[in-house]
Amino acid sequence: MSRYDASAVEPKWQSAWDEAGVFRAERDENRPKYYVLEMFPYPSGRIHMGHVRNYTMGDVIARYKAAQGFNVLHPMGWDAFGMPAENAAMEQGGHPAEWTYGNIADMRDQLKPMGLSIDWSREFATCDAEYYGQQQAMFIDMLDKGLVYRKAATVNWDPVDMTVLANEQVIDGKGWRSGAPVERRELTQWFFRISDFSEELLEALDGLEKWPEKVRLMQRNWIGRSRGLQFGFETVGAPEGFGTLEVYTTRPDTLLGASFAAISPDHPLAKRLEADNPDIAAFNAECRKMGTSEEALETAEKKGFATGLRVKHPFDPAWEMPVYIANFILMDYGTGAIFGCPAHDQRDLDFARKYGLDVIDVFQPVDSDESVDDTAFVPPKTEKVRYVKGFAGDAVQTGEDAVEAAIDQCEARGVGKGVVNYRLRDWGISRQRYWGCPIPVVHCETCGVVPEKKENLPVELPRDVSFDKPGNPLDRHPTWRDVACPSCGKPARRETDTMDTFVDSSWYFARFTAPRAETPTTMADAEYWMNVDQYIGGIEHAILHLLYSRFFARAMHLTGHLPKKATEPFDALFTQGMVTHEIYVTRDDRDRPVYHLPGDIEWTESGARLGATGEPVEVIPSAKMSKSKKNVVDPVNIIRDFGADTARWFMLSDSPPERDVEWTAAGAEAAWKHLSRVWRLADEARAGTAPADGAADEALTRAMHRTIDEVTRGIEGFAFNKAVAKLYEFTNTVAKSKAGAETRRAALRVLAQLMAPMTPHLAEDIWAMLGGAGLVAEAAWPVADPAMLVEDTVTLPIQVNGKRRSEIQVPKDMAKEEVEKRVLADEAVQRVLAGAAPKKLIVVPGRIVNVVI
RNA sequence: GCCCGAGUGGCGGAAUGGUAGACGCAGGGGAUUCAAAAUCCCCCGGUAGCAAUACCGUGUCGGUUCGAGUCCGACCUCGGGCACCA
Repeated sequence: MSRYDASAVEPKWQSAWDEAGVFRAERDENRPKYYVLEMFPYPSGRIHMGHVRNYTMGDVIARYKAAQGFNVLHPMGWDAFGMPAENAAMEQGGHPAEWTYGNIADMRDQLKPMGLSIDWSREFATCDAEYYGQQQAMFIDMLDKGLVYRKAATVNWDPVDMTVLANEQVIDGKGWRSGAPVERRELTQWFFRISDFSEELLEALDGLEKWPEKVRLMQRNWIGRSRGLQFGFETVGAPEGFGTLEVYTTRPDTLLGASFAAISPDHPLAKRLEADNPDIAAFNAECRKMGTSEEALETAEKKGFATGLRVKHPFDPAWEMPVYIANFILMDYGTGAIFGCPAHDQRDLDFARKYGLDVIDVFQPVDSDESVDDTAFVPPKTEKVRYVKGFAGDAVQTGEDAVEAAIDQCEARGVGKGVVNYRLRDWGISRQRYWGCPIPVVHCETCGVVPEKKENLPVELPRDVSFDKPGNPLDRHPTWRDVACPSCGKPARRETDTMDTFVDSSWYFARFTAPRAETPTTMADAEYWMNVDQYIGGIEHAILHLLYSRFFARAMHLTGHLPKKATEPFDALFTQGMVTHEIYVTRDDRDRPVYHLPGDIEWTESGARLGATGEPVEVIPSAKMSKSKKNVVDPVNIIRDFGADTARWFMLSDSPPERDVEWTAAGAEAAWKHLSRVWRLADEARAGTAPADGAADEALTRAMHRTIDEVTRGIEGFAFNKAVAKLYEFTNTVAKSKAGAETRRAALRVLAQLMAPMTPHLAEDIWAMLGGAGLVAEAAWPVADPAMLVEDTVTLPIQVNGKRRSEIQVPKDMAKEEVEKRVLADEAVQRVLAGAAPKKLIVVPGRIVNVVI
């Protein structure tokens, strides 16, 4: 008996697709298009199961839409700039470009055997000069439109390595290589004016109906629109020029509960004070030793320093409050200064208890007069509370109403004004690193900052650089910086900062529509292919990548690189869950974590050990697969042993696509067995050896139509695991069916079509075996006959007091009265009723009956 | 710390407010075989019972409802993000 041999079948059909050019996407104004895009990979060098899951899902959609007659664009590229390439160069020598292009070649070789329906002719890497040159051109256009500017911003500074560190490289406040305490340092950096678009980006979220609600909510919170009061405290004893201290508050209704004011260590007043006061200078210096991340600030112990200055309460000049410098105040949010109301903010309360400050109740629960003790009273703003120290509106009102009333009252009294504030900050894109897109500007002593001329683009990265010293190799390159000023022609210096890699990934989707164009995009192609109809990627990108891309699409529209309709570039978004795996860690001599690949681990009776040395390994369960943690599983082995279809089928089975899935080896075998079984069924059907009985034809045909319907709805709803379950069911039905040979063959041809988006190679093989015309990859999607989906009788479960006790079979459209009669006649119902009448009889037609006694 | 999710058999999971556990894995029993592999059939949440059946059961506690895994409130645990990882 012949057997299914994936290693022979898969390459055969891949060649057939290639020869037929099935996946080549060409603009055709007469056909409706469909653009499927998965988030492109970082070329780490090895594909992992997360990629397999991501690209399989996208491929299911792409192939399904193609079967429905759409002109599908399904491209692939590489998010190729970034730190790992430089780290590799530092650790192993070599050049980031070599490392990156080598990895891309390796990963392409690993990806191709998956049989994805990708138009490889559109492939590019963001580190190609052709790509980043176009990005530079757009940067210049955006600079021209005022979308880009420079300002000072803080970075993590490693004082030993004399280099800027990424947040990831700061571990417990210390540099990852040097171990030296990190300092915050100010540098002049390039920014995109994303915050000018705060309201626009917020409002447009409502229109993104095919995005997950949770992503829209996360973005909404990230943008963080708030309405509050901004006002100035009159200061007492402050240096000249600091007569008032501007603060912003979202809770002006608690103004009479204020007991202190606090400013950020980076506030101009704090900086002014440290000039004459060594204690303040020391405190500020201490604060600046924290990393720059919000997480580091928020989780650090809350500390304050009493400046000795005081501010006057705006309602009562006799009421003075102390001014603190506090390590948890962000200079980037509001005015960098707040007033504290300890009774109604837990952080303020902790602070007040620590420094012995007053705690003044402003409002209390409606039905209680309990004062705040160790827990701040912070009810939802929509809840009604009783104001005991209110100054505007009713005594009993919601926080929302009180805030509005307080703003009105303050404005009337001339104390500040109501303002709208956003949490969203401008997007800092300067990176003091080599392996990124050079920012195409020149610094001239005469002309200042001048954009490079477009005809000189791309500003290419020099190849002759070394990574033997920390810091930016562009800075110490002997000649690269030297350039003639594009404006006056005198000797000038190039900008040595490169762009954040988020810039690269903020427009690649647009470039795919015309990947070889000599402008960033072409209007005809962008008009036809945009928007991305279905975008698929990890939930970890819910905020930054997606928000930056939404901004960038707007900026590209304003600079003439995208049509208006593409300002929201992703029509539908699906966020897949992550593929997780255990992490294996040992510690180095400085107790820093060292991660190990699953393949390097051996399991012994005493636990996990390093295979090479026998060193015990700490196992951290179920964590996101990531390059840096090395907890990656190699799909190449799975594909080699079982074939791509098995890996694809397994990734679609069992776990819902939006949920995390922990990789287990056990399922691969099962998936392979199932695919072999399908193939065997087809082989038998071809030979006509299965037992046949024409009377069973209708049952199988009905099951077939039901399966078409269910699988179609499963794919449409991104419920691939359910579609897979239905395909399992149908396979069992076919296997057990006594239907005649022709009906079986028809059923299996439909099975091939339904499986084709998921296991395309197997599907082609059985399609050909059973006489399907042409390639199943080019066949039209089957359509269920609605008449075949209707059932004549239904099973009606009977509950007694909500518990299932019995069931009856009734015709589908039986009248309610007749159903009630049958229910009361039911043996089990009669038994519990024991002659009495039920209190209530609930009949939900076609679904259920509940007898209440 | 803040924002967003998720918790259902031994495991992955299914279930428009309407029969909890579809489908798959693992496990148990059987058929086939000289034997094995492969394949096929049956069983499979817990407790009690020969059985019919009864009771318990969807992270915890409370609520709404004829009826709650599903809705509401509080909590616990795990995961993602927090602006220089990508």
